[in-house]
Amino acid sequence: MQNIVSTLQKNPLFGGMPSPVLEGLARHCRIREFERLQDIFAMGDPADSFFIIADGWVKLYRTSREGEETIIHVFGPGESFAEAAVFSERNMYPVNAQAIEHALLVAVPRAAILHNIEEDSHFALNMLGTISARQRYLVQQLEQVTTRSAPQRIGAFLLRFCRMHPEGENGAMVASLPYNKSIIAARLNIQPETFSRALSKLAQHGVKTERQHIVIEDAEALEEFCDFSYDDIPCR
Amino acid sequence: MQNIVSTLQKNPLFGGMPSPVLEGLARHCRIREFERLQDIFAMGDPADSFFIIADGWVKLYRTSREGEETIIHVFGPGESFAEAAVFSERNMYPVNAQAIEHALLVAVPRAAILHNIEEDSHFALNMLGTISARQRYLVQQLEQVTTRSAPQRIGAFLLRFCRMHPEGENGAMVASLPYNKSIIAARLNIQPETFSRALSKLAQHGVKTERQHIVIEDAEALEEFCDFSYDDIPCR
DNA sequence: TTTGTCAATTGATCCAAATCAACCCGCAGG
DNA sequence: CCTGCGGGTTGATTTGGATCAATTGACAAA
Repeated sequence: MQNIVSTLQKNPLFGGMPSPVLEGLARHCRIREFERLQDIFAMGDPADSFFIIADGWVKLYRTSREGEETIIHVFGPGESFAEAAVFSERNMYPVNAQAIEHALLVAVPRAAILHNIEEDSHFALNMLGTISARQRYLVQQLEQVTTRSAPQRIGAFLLRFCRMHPEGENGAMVASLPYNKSIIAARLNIQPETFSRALSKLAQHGVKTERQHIVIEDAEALEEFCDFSYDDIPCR
Repeated sequence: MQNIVSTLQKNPLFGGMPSPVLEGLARHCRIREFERLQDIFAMGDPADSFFIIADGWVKLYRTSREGEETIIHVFGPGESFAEAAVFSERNMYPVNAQAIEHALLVAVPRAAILHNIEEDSHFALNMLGTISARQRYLVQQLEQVTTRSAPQRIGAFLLRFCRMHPEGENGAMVASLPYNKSIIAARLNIQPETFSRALSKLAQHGVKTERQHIVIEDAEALEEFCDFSYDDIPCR
């Protein structure tokens, strides 16, 4: 129970809310646990909750008629997903969700949200802001998929990832990837083979990778190469 | 003034609102007129309003450092755009907007919206629903860009366009394009040359085009070819 | 240690679309 | 009438990334 409150608090949606409100909200939430590769929901399922990640990693994806999989996004600890589904008139999830590593989620039911929105307009504004941020992220993704090369997109991804999950010593940026490279590849709409080759190319731009560990020796140079702008916004 | 109210009414955001509320809102709106190719706002401009299109056509786009242009979306009569910008903490437009044909817009200032959200939770929900719908559209775009071929994407676009702007005689679907083909091409992230070639291919699937006029002889067959699903959602 | 499995790499080939280039057509202005 | 121009089409060539195929490496179970 206290866990739920602290998870909610870590999410920007509920960041500024007073404790009593959060506790009220938490009473309506459920904790749900998923194994690696376990489905969380499927496209078309009735959507009565959205989720906040207490721990673990989750992918949203779609499959085309021929069975090809497009990864929309990968979410990590502290992030929320599928809020949008809760507000659609259709009340269905428009994508699939699966745990890519063992995951601990807090499910926030629609009813609780609706109640809060009615009570507190500040809450509604927060919600709108968060969803808008995600929308900007999607717009940017769309732009990058078409205008940037594979190595550039990977570079931009690594820069963003290092910013969000820093393991900074000093000077060089360092991070370790919590999931498979093939997941990253899919998330960037790149084939694993191309991904591998692109990584080697990036070595010339000061990106060293060893197993799960990545080191960016010269962030400036990489930003230059990737056409990475500071207003490239992480999703949240 | 009465014009503003009727424009607001045509937009799903304000569809169900009682007249007095709409009139109150309208008092804070301004009508703005733009010539063909005139800029509406640029990326980074302070965002204090979003827009509803009374008449005309508008494109949202981004430019990369090298000057390449990605069209995010093209909006037509009755549609609203840039709502999300109003809620970002940055208060800046994250994209550029330009009138691609003479356009008449209603500018809805942030303050008016905030006021309404505080007053009426139903309004907030509407807003959340609309933004969510647009988000689903973006997700779908992202999917299509990577998994579908150029002819398939064009076919899907035409089907959607005919649905939204029907000039239906009977049987065959008919529509006329209110703007350049190169705009459509850019919107689908396709080069004009490729677009042209793809259109000829579509002729084999029952799509005849002559100048600005398009005729879809067999919608079913085209849907099949495009992998077009009924829940492919127009943006609104 | 051996074996099986899965992720990652490397090589060879193929293809859709981009690019470069030329040309056509409808149309407005002189 | 010619001229210029922008939008559109068609042709030839290039290319980035996908695809197919084989190999390596890491790790866990037997």
